Amino acid sequence: MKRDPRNILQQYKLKNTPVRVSVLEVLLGSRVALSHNDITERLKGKDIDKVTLYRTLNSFTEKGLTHKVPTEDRNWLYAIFDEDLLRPATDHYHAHFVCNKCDKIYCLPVEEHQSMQNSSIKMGFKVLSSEVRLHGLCPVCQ
Amino acid sequence: MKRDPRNILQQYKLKNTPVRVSVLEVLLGSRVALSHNDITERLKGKDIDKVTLYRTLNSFTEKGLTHKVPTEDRNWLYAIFDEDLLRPATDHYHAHFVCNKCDKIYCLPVEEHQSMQNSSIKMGFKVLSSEVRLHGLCPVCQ
DNA sequence: ACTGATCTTGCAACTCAGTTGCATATTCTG
DNA sequence: CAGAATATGCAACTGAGTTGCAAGATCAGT
Repeated sequence: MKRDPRNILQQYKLKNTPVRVSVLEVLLGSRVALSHNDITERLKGKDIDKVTLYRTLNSFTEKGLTHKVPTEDRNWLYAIFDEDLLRPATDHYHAHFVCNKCDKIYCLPVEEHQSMQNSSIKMGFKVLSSEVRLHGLCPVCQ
Repeated sequence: MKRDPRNILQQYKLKNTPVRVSVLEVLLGSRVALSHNDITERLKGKDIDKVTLYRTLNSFTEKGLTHKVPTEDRNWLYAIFDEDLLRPATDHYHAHFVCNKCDKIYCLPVEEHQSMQNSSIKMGFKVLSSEVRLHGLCPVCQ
């Protein structure tokens, strides 16, 4: 019940429209973060306007439903923040794994890396949040 | 002597041209990573072509002189990788601190965060490199 | 120091992701 | 079910970054 697109949209105060349901289904169905392009591909036949898709993804992100990840090559990837939809996307600690071979981005659970932050604090920086990006080979590609 | 632009260019097998010297001086003179735009600003009067600047920065990065940082808002920032020019920019472990107030990006020394990587390896990911981004308030802004 | 191969520069024209404005359609609250 | 609020689709635009090309600068070898 929890993962029903319509419920989720309502939960995040987003109007329930066919486009949003389709996009959300695609995102829910993917283990990895998807680009605007990826989503368009997976919605071939539904013929969703590119502007609408941008706006949809931005609405999702604004409301905290999805997480917008900047990539090395200046693209945005979007992913449902938490598989269980329990934690909001405003959480402070993120980690992403970028596969060098297939370029897919995986969201990983991250424990805080206290030592990193401590040394920054010593240098006069006040750390409020952090993002960790790991590069390498994903389980599929190695 | 070490920080003389001409010497540095030579050291990195880059041809010594007026444009490159100017750009390098700007980068050397900045404690923070600069965007194409920032650099253009600081070179007002020298009237450097935007394409040339892009190509210059890319050459620098290819040769390992500078470090190209993708920002939240889809810009690139460029910074001399190491203040002492001792370590090449091809090093695998990077950390950046992004100030929430002034939006400046600082390069920070980073010790490896082994626990992070270990847990990824357990999950089937092979970690080859990593990037850490910390957000918060820099010494100037707090 | 001069020559020539090689790399750099500057300009114009282009590409492409993403945005804006606006008119129309849809949602959902009362 | 009516009406305000929001979403959609289209066309035209924006702006960072790229490409092609001709002219200019660099530097190694003589």
